[in-house]
Amino acid sequence: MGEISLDIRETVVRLSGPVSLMATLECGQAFRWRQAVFPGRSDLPVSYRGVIGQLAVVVGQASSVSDEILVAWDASSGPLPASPPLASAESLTPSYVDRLVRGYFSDHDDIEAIEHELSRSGGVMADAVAYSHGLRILTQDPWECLASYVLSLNKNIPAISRTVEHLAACFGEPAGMGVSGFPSPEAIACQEVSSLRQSKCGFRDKYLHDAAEKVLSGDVDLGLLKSLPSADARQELMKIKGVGPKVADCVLLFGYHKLDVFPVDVWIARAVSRYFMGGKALSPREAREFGEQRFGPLAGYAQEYLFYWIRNVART
DNA sequence: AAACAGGTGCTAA
DNA sequence: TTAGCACCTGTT
Repeated sequence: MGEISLDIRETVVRLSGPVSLMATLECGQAFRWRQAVFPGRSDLPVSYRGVIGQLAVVVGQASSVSDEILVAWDASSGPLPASPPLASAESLTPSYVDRLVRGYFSDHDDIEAIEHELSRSGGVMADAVAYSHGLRILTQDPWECLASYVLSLNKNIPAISRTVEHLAACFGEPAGMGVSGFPSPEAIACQEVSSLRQSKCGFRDKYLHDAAEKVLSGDVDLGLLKSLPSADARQELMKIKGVGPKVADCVLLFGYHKLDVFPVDVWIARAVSRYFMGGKALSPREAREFGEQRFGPLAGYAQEYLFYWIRNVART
């Protein structure tokens, strides 16, 4: 019967531009965020609990779009192997959390400029951008992102979330606030494939295991991908079983912040066909090439605005 | 109850 | 290059 020790601390992170936690955390790019009450601040509108890297946090904001994020975390949580690296458990300071949160929310993106540029042509993009005001493409941990999107194959978002949550609970390390971080490649690779299947992975068990093994062995060097052009990085990721163009592009966009990729799933294929091709059916490859060419270095943001729009507003 | 879900691997033209 | 099919498992 261990006593639970809690040392909840709080800080305010100021970003260089607007953020909407709702749009950013509910648009479907990350799988571990849930609505929650901010500790001691039930007056805040909407807050979310989740895990950034290997640190559990609650994030909130005073209005639906603002430049500031309130962050709470448990300073008594164990030593963290996270990046950015910690010198010791005592380094779990406000300035560390500030850096972690700003990196995760991609503080270097000029959101105002991106929104302005993509709205300029009017039409559906202007509507979609307005609807998603303050949405930020996150910069997630590449390995967690890779594993999560391998698990997404032929699943809906709630099912993906449950699987990711379950894997963290089974094989991850404590991240504070009673939850665990996403398990390392080592922790996955040392599991039997059958045990992964039992952990809600289904037929993706062998794919997840293959991803962990290739990352662990360096066969796919996740650190190297950062410096590769998107097309080359995509080919590298596709060496993993269960990683095709869609999964690879999601990892490049949400894990490596390569904003020139345009991941195409059924929803985006539908959106491109409907809004840009007069209803003409497109192959996924054609839709991807269209998006990359049309939106260039902002293709990733364009994709996310369209995705959030067509799923929540123009569903039929 | 049967189909569907943020795709991909495999095989065959 | 492209088409057709199977695939764990929880929802609708």
